[in-house]
Amino acid sequence: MTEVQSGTPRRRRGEHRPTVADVAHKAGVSAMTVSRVVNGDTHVREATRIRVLAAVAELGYVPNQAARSLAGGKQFRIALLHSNPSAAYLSEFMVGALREASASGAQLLVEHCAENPDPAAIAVQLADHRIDACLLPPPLCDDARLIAAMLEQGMPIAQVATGQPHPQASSVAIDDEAAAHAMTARLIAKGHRRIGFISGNPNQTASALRRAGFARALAEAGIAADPRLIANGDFTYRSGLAAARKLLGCKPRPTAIFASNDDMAAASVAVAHQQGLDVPRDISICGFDDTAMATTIWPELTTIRQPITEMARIAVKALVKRSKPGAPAPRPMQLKFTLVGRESDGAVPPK
Amino acid sequence: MTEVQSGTPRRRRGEHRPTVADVAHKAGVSAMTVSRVVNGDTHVREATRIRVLAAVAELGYVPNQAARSLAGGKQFRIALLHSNPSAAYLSEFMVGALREASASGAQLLVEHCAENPDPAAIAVQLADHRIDACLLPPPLCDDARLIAAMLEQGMPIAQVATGQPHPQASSVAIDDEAAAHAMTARLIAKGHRRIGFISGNPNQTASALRRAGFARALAEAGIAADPRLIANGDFTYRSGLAAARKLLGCKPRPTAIFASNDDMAAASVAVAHQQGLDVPRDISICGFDDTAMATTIWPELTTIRQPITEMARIAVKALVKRSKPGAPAPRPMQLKFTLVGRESDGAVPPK
DNA sequence: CTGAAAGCGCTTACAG
DNA sequence: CTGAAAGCGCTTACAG
Repeated sequence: MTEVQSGTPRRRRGEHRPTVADVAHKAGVSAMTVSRVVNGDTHVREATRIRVLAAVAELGYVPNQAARSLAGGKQFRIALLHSNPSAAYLSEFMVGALREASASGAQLLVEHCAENPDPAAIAVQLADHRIDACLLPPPLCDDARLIAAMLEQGMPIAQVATGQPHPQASSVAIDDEAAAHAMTARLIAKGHRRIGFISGNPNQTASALRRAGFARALAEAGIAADPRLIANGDFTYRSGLAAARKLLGCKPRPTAIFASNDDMAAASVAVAHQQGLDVPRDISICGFDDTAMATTIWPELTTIRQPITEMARIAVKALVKRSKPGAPAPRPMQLKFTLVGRESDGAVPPK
Repeated sequence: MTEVQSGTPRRRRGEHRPTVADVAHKAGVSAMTVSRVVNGDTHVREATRIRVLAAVAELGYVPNQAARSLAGGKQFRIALLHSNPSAAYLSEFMVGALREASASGAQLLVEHCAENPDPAAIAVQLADHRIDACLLPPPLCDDARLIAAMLEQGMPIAQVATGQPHPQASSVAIDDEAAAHAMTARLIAKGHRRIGFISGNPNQTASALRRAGFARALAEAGIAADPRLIANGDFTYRSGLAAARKLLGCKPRPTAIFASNDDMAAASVAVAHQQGLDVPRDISICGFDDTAMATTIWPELTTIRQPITEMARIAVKALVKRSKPGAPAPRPMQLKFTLVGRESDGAVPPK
């Protein structure tokens, strides 16, 4: 047995793990009181709380989740419904969702579904799996038919990263408009005037918001909008390739491209390279999302980072909270984004 | 309430869910017998089993996992330890791990750790979180020091995708050597003789296996190994960029490049494009892993697919099984890979 | 602010 | 092959 340093007592696996009873005994209180302290109940005398906490630490007590949810009669099952698995996004999302689920004793089920799911089929699937609430990352967060059907059935849902929160759903998002505005303003501050924009999938509500932020920054800087500098994409790399080709074909050429996500920005970098352009010396290129793609390619992309893990965590928390009596009505929540400046953008090139 | 079609009875959330007692009553047996049937115990008369199963179906009974693990006294906690989060890999991995964990009533904890973790620190972390077993995806699956330390402590572990299974660990992998051999043979069959190879991170045991498979295929075809056609990479896109430049600088130029993973293959495509080469007309490029990168870029990559989700599922299953009395000794398991032919490779170009 | 009792839904010995 | 009883570790009313 390797000797390790820690304040927590070591014990071989298989040995008896401390229970509330052990803690109660050591602290000289009842099991109930231990439970109260552990669950953050406020109606406990401070001295008692301290004694219990000390016993918990000394014994290395960790609550048994199974007993907890059995006694609580909860056994809350949350489905993470996803289609179109942007694997990188999903992975960050799952880490956050799982963390909160395990902290609050809920069970997380990951269910894949069609890109354009049949609401009735989903309803069956959820009922068969005894799902109590649903987590909807993009693009499902924007599927109005699906959401209406679930809500009508009384299924609590949380939309993550939608631009259009449903009043009866919990939702967590960033301010996509403000983020796009910030990125565009950064480019303008670096001297760019001819900035190409690649829009995202029109079916996702965030797409319009990003475009609106771009347009507002331009307007605020007194730069006339040039429709030829807007290219339609759909968030795929392939659509980014076509859009970038269109943009780079304009005369005079734009000095910067702001793509609505990283995949399309990466495609723009590829097209620029094919045309013998150096990034960022000859042209600046920025993305959105800060997915793995942003740091995989070279140069690494300046982009907008959403706190995906945290957003998922909060969404799960909201769902769990709503399952308890006296829960407040669902409401939209907004988290801060970060503009991550890396190597793909720079000053406007001299004439 | 939307009307849905299904054999399972619908009920509003919050309503009483059927328990073993309900099933037992309906089937005219004891709760014990229901438990036996549900858990696949063989010592049950066939007629009884059928009756119980019918009751289960009719009531839409689903066992309560919390009660199950509480009664079973298990409450098995498995840590998925990961560093260097190749997000795409991790996401597929988590889906599989989570699926099996929830099916077998184990709890899955996702713990991030340093790229080159201090075994003692990890031991503390695991003990603090009351971890019963550990899941090690790459590159941690190849960290000999970490593995030795955990094993010494008596921690059951499962290595996924290692080229060098530890005799005391469970392990699940594909045959990396055979996969690389298959890919190389495919290229040879298409007429290629000058095939460049980009190796992976030398710290991962799979790297050497992939290279060995490449070499064997060459030897079997009677093609002399040319050391100038081997470039060292480390699995990053950036290293792929440098390796591809080196390879494409050879005279005569290789007609194909086989990179040890998709990121490096994607980098090779980028370099080829920069040099005005068409893929696959002028040069064939293949990857390994079938990550999101493979289908994101254009042309889509011909690559090797590992059943990552299934590998993770099996690894969890092995760990859970080993936690039960009378479990067999851990052993290495091997799953089938698939060669996925897409658009990045073709016939050797005419002279 | 604190506690004694009951019970959550299952499985594990122990019988027969 | 089948069942009655006890108990897993917690929390929830209900008291005081």
